[in-house]
Amino acid sequence: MLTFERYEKILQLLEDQKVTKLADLVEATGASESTIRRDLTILENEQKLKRIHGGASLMKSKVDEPSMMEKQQQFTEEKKQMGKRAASFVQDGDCLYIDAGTSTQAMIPYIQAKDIVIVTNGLNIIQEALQHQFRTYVVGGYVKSGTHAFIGKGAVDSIQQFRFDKAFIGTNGVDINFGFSTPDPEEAQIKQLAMKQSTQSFVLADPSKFGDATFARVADLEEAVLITTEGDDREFFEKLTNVAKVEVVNSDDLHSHS
Amino acid sequence: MLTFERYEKILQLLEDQKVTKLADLVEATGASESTIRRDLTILENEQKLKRIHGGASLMKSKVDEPSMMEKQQQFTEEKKQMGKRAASFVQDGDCLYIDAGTSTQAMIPYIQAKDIVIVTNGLNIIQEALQHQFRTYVVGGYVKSGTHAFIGKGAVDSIQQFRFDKAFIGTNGVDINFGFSTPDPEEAQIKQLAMKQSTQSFVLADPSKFGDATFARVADLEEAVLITTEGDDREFFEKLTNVAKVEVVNSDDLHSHS
DNA sequence: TCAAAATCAATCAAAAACATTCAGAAGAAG
DNA sequence: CTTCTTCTGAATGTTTTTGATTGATTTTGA
Repeated sequence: MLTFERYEKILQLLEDQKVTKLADLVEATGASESTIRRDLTILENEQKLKRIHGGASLMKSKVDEPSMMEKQQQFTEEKKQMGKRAASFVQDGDCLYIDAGTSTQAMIPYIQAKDIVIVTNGLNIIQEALQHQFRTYVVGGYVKSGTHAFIGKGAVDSIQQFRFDKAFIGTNGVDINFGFSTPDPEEAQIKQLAMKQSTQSFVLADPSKFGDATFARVADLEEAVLITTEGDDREFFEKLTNVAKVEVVNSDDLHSHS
Repeated sequence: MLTFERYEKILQLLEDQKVTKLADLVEATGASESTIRRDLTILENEQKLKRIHGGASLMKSKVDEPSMMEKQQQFTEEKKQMGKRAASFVQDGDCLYIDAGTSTQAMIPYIQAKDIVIVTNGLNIIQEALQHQFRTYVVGGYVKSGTHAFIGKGAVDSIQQFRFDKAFIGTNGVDINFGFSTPDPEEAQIKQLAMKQSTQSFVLADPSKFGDATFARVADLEEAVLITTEGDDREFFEKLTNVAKVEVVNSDDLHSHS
């Protein structure tokens, strides 16, 4: 039986039963226990199923949310990998601030840690967090059209009520001198404050943002860990790694499956 | 039997019976007493149930709260008409509080007034308001799974920063003596506060809510204008109109389609 | 109020499930 | 045909889950 056929069979059995024991899968496919385990790990990484002790279950999102959200926005592979890396920093019991935006949204499905709390100012983050059944708090404020971020006095007041272990921030510009920046000063203010309230900060930015200095500065490069991918401009990237703490999603990760 | 399946079974038994003895769960699952105890502590941590001496009971809030998804379907004609009526009270320049829930959501497409501001604690309301390009503010707070309403201290703090011209509130129970009520005390608190901060209040409730007194009281019948449809129970309806200010969507409206 | 009965939390050893490693098999590339 | 890579299954030691036992706590009923 081909590897790919096995994947199909596993997923099909799951569709039918919602939960499946490892032993059942071994019997159904004729493969060994080790192989099935490997398959499950891979399929879980691709968000096709959720592993549970003793077997696997359908993704929660598929159980109670019929695929609407799913195709609403497909993340690029790049974003997924950045998200996965970001999620790997989350530990059990953490209180997280997750900034509005799609980059940050992409990390949520990959968060494995238990007992975490998410605070956010993003409509999309709320939805994603709900789908994955995280304990979620939202800051108040004006709902900005376009980005659907909550900003303004209400947001500021809310964030000041919290302290975070880790803040995950999106950005529009990464410049060696000007640091992280974003076009809207109001949004910049929120990001700044969230980082200030957080013990540790992470900025997610793909290489298309490199070298851009947009209107409102958010923070210096030293103030956060930058999660990104390598990109084309090796020269800029060199300079970057000298100044900022950079977490690179390397090409191996990028080209592995899916 | 898999751990996950056991959880499902426990929750399902609870759905059926509202309270369950430990011994029953042991028998139903075939697991040991210790294991069931452990399961219960875990499920309680996840807010799925409440432990009681000798067993477990449903969370109060879940007692009769239909999940968001079930309600989410297309608006009924009834709801649309109630929404249209509610919207007719909105005037140019109003500051509105619009409560979480589908009844209130249904009014948004019908709002004609210009320069209005919407404040809400409902995820669905934000989305609908954005679609119709209204100036929207959101209160902070804990995101309640199920209804997707924002509640708790954050929400209270936020609402206290505002004054509204009109508040539109949803409810689960309309009882002659007990007034308006809803199953979750935390949600009731928010509704109460919003009404207090508002010059005028409207409650939207279809006749299926008539005669129900759920766990937490929101307000007396006199404190708001009730927007509803006639329904079957003429007798109850008579009594209602004696006590409350009622706006009835009459049958003509109902049958003249949107 | 008190003591017996029931229920509970905490602990521990056995069992089940797990990740990891390694050597061999199957395929692909040269 | 050989070499290299990828995939597989068995063996290893580790982690998680489980059920029994203990003593503490709560409820019951007199």
